[in-house]
Amino acid sequence: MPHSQLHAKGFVGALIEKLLGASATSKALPDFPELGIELKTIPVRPDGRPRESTFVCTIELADIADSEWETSRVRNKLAEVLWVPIEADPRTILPERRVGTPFLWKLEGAWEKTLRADWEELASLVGRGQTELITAHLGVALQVRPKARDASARRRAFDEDGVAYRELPRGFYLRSSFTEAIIAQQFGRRTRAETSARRTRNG
DNA sequence: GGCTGATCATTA
DNA sequence: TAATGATCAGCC
Repeated sequence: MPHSQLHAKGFVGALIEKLLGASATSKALPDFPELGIELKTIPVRPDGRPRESTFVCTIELADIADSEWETSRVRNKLAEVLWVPIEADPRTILPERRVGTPFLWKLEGAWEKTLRADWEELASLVGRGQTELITAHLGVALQVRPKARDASARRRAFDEDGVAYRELPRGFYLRSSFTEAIIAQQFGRRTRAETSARRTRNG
């Protein structure tokens, strides 16, 4: 066990992977390559809403310019996901947190349409070597945020002219509004956005 | 309270 | 260093 919860980021996710026998840990592949299924634990509040966004993968630096959504790492990772909700009140110590009902989810229909639109917008910026212009404000459901040891970390990258430079490593994340909708659909509940819209309509 | 940018652990 | 697993923390 980690010594404190501050140092336990990722511990529960890695634990569940080990328990379920995931084989592609630490690789740019779904956790269960033979099944094409990715395992994601998701921290939830008592009402089932996600507490945090969900990390998807790092950004494909060199090849994103001429890659397509169909073969992107984002789509490959999220094609089919086993979501495992985990009770995640920071005041509850790890051994006392409960595991919710896991469920399988496929990236299809409106889910895919939404992510694809975001990905194409973001990927075109990355492909032009303009990752420094990207902020987490972009993207309806998929966003790009730092993914590094700290703010001083840099990795080798190339701009649109092929000139090497060093940049802050970043990754793709799913906004919690998106995963909230996934969970709401699975368990037959309205999202907060839908509930407030309904309240407004009914005056 | 939500969101963005920063940060922590582990493995290869 | 860069991939994986994520959550923390402070500004709005």
